[in-house]
Amino acid sequence: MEQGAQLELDNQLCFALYACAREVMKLYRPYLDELGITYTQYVTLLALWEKDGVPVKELGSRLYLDSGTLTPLLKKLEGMALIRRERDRGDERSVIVRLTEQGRELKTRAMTIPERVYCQTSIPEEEIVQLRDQLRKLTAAVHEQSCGPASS
Amino acid sequence: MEQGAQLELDNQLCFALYACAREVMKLYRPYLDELGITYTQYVTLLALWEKDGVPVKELGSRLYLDSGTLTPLLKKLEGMALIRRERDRGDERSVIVRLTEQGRELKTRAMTIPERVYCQTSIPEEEIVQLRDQLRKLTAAVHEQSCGPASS
DNA sequence: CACAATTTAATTGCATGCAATTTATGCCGT
DNA sequence: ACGGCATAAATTGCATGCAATTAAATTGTG
Repeated sequence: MEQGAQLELDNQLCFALYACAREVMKLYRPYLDELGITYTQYVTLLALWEKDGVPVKELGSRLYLDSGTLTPLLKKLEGMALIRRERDRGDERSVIVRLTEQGRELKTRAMTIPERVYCQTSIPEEEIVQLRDQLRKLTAAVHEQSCGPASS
Repeated sequence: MEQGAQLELDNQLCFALYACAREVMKLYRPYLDELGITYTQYVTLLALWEKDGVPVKELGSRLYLDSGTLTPLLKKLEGMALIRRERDRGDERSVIVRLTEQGRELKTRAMTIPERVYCQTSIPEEEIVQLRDQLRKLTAAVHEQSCGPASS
């Protein structure tokens, strides 16, 4: 690549990611507004619908978020009566996050969102799947870098 | 795809994007710390190094950011003496952003960052390029959706 | 020319993200 | 048992992002 071209915005993967992630998040807003939740709250609930009753720590490693982001977010979800937070009896350092009945019920309404968002785009499913898998691979590689090759 | 699988975190492109973008941004932090700037400030400077003397509006459409984000960010860069902000004489609604000598000089030090970050990952350049182009395509498609097919 | 509609930044309010620190709890070796 | 290290959340401080509103300037129209 010629001198300087590497610094160009459109040649940088990091900017493509940064811009794309935000644009895609914006697509979700109208659907999430119907449910009264934000995007981060949505992915947190996705994780909980998949596996309930997990410590904040585990939720964080699943979502790549730390307690600095999760604690206030989970308090908000608790305020909306979608989850409960309770200290782990076995290990008082941990806080276990559990869906309430309302939180579980919300899954039904959220069920149709991915399909509705997908229909808005004109991208073939095959490409979506390929892109998603490449991103997962990159995320894993990068995460390993910043956390040390020994980490899971 | 079977019932429910669509809601799983790891099947969702949006989450792959959300997680990957943040993890990649974290890779840049140590290098940007050397320059004393944040990631968003970095991409803003990238845009300016490529094309200087542009209105806030144009910078925003390039970066997919609005004045609510850019105004405070540009004031910070101005406080660091990396840019100047001045009203457009021809159209007093616009504010023109211009690099200072210091801002231009910073480009030299930033020059090596993409290469250094790239070397940290073990991903072949070919894959990086392909991923970047797919992301650009998706970003364009999604942006068109949210802004109306008539928009540029 | 007058005036309504548009356009551009700035401002406001709210919700993240994340580094760094603090607090509480568990663990481990002696 | 006990002192020191490790771990998990919570807290603090700062920098985004973005929707919604406001203020100023420009443009299009009759």
